[in-house]
Amino acid sequence: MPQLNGGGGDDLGANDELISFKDEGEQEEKISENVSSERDLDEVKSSLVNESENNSSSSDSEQTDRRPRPRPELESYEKQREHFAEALRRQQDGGFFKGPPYAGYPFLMIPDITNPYLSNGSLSPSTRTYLQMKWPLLDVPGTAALKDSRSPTPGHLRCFVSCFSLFCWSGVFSSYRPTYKSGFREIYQASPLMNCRTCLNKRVLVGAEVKPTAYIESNKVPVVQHPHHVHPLTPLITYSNEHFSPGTPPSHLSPEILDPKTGIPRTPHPSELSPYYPLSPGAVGQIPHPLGWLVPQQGQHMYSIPPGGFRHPYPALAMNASMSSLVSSRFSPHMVPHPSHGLHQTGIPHPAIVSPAIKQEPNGDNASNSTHGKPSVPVKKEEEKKPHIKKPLNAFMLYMKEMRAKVVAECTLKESAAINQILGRRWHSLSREEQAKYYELARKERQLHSQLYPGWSARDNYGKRKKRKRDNKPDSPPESSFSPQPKKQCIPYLPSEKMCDSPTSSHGSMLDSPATPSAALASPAAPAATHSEQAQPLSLTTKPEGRAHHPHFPLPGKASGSSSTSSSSSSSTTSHPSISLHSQSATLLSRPIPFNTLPHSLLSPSSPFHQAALHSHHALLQTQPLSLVTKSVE
DNA sequence: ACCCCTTTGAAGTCT
DNA sequence: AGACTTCAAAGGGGT
Repeated sequence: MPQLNGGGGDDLGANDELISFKDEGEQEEKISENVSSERDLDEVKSSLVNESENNSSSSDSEQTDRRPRPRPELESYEKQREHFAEALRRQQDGGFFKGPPYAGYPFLMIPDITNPYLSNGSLSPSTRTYLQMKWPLLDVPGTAALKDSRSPTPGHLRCFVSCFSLFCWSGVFSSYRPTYKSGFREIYQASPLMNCRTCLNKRVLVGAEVKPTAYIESNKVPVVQHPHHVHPLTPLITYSNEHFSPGTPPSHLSPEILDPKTGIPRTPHPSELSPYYPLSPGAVGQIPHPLGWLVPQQGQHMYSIPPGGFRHPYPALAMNASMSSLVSSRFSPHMVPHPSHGLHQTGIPHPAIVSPAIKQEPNGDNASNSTHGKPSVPVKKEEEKKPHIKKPLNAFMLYMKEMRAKVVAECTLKESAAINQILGRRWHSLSREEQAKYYELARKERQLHSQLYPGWSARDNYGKRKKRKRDNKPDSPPESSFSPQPKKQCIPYLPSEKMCDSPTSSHGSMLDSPATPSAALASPAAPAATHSEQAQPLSLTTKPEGRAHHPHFPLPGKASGSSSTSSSSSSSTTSHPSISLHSQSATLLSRPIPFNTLPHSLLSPSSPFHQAALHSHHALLQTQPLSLVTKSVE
């Protein structure tokens, strides 16, 4: 049984993400000394990575002490979401917090960062100290947060606050460290949510649930505001289907818009508030990401919080909260009757819609110049009119969005290709339940997408991109003959990968050529290990017999509308794409794992990787096929 | 400025 | 039906 996890098993899976807070306290001293020191930050990051890496090798007692529960971020997510929803409802009538679309944003990084604090809502003394030191501005009596008579119950409050207080942190952060280079300041300038004192106070109240370090450590990672740092689950949390309505935001929330030209904050004109994204018709809907709501890029501003609370923007769609949140967060209901593309009734363009003129073809005129000679004017016009509706994100993409920031923060890597490699391996190392969350979310996204854009087809986006030559995947001559386009060496992509998460071979070329068996064998990679033990429910286990259909794993069905997660009936097992052997996963899976090439820390018996690798290794020794990695499923 | 890289998954096309 | 292709995100690197 691939640790369907009740408790302990999962720990291992998330082990590499655990952080020693005791050690962090030490680092924290460094930080207080040189808060803005890049070098120190690097040290901190480095240390953190080491810590997380060494976690597995630390003493058991220590682990039990600080080991939070397995991935509580996802497990507690549902509860938090419920709490948050309730908190939203309670705040609906005049609460200062109207459930802004980004309310759930804080979940974004909480997952991996706050686990230790989310265990039971309590905060260990050391942690308190830690927080106080780290966030002097936050060191205010927690009771202040309770002054608000409208405050929900502590439990709700905790959740509620944690949902949106990240903005406040950021405000604090901005004040605390005004030299922060990332987009932090911009977004906060654009979002005076930061000015909410209550928010600040409450943040303290929920200090136990947050780990501000991450925001400091991730100096280069604007965890909060970056569009791609949204927690994939955010869409399910952020919006209440009952609380959203267009309108003028409360005065204290009125966005301070940065002048696109001057960059100087200015008071937004009322006309700019209603259509929060006062984009030209050709520019509407260019928000690329759910977090685009948060990211006040030029010409687009964060969702303002309407005074009347939030109202379901799409009454026509009978959706549950999750669905509506997805709507609000990602998809534009432009299919739902409304004036302009990419803008729903609220005038808010949706991330899923990208104006061809902006995103795809910055210049409408250039379209005719594009390589593929489709200069036909009508076509061009049509494209201009037709907003680019992006594909719904799949589970992995959602996961990537969430985890990228973390990986970037942990590693020195910056190149997305390398990050994605790590993410891919982490994805495989996720437990079944963890992946299930993303699959479920992705399924909802697809479902919602299909509802919002009934006529949309993935085909519509074909050719929108520049043609990527799909090199040698189909006809890749197994390193025998010439390689017309030698693939870029992956070695540089994974310079410090050992620090991050996914061990690779000593020479680092783990993905040199997944298609070539020899290369795969020559460059055994962690993935093989990680997936094996975790028994990738969908991607790596073999279709056949051994495959258990976890209720949380809606086997991707052809029908986009197949909403029932229980579609995991055995009939559809063969349809999973990743089961096909051509997938790299299969290749990776077949790789033996030379332990001598692995970082020592990962070879620790307690290391999840070690165990996974061991299992995989044994499996391979037994020359069993892919299904081998799948421990018998109940 | 634009494409590549790199990942997984979904959905399309092609054979 | 199965194999293959394209696109979704991301952002540094290369041309």
